[in-house]
Amino acid sequence: MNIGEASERSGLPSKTIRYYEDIGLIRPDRGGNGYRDYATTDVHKLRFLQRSRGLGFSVEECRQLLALYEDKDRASADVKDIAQTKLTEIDRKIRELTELRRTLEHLVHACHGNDRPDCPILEELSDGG
Amino acid sequence: MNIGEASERSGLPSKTIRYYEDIGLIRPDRGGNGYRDYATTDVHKLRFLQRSRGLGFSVEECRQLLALYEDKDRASADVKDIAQTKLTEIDRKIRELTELRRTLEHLVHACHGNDRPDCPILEELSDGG
DNA sequence: CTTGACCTTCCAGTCGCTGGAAGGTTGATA
DNA sequence: TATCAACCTTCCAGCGACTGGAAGGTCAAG
Repeated sequence: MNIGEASERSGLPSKTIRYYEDIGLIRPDRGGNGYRDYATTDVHKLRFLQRSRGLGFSVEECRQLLALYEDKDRASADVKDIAQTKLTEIDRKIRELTELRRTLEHLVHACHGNDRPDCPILEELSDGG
Repeated sequence: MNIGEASERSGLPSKTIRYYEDIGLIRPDRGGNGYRDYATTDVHKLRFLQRSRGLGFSVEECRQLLALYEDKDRASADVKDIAQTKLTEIDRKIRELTELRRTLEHLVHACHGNDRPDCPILEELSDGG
């Protein structure tokens, strides 16, 4: 199938699919007209990429996952390690964002939101805390 | 003072400070030797930038905040609007990450982590859920 | 007078795409 | 058969927010 259909079926934009080929994640066949020709297995890989990217894995991690995915003989403990590491990262991100949220909310509530120029948000930002 | 000291005092790398000058956020004087010469007010602005960036404001938002910061006559409601918008974004990010976290945790727990190649993480990623 | 730490500019790279230009191919319709 | 839109191709540039490095000027200490 052409890239357009592969795009529809995988949920990835054509541009992204070509980019994934550029960086060596997939290698579709080429037709006599020069068009890329995607097999069903390619679509599976693309969908795999779409989902794992959406789950927050970096492209490099996706490359590892894809290698594991393609080489069924490898240990699933590898995959678990990657996912576990990612889980820790996500926890950290959530913590930081929650902290930021708290600070910001405090600032928003403290700021009158009227026309007076003595805004606590700006004071806090410049004073350092 | 030279850029190194401004860097130390503001907590921003020299590279970043030059970059901020490139994009017009600050305009330090120049000494006869061509070196940048930062005043104390410049350091305040840099520190302001360092903090507001750290709080998740984009550089463009920081530019607005900096304008408000420098022009004390402007309404603090503007600042509140920016912060409020940012708050909504942060909430969305936290929601998405929490969702992702839940999915990943489920996957990690479902995957045995032993040497067997039938890893549920990979299956879920390729099947689509 | 040399050393080394600082400073300068400029160019390139990061990540993961995304947009656009310029042109070839295909399939349907008039 | 002409033509037209909708595909497809490659290549180049840009996003945000820096970061790294090369090549060279300046300054203070010993």
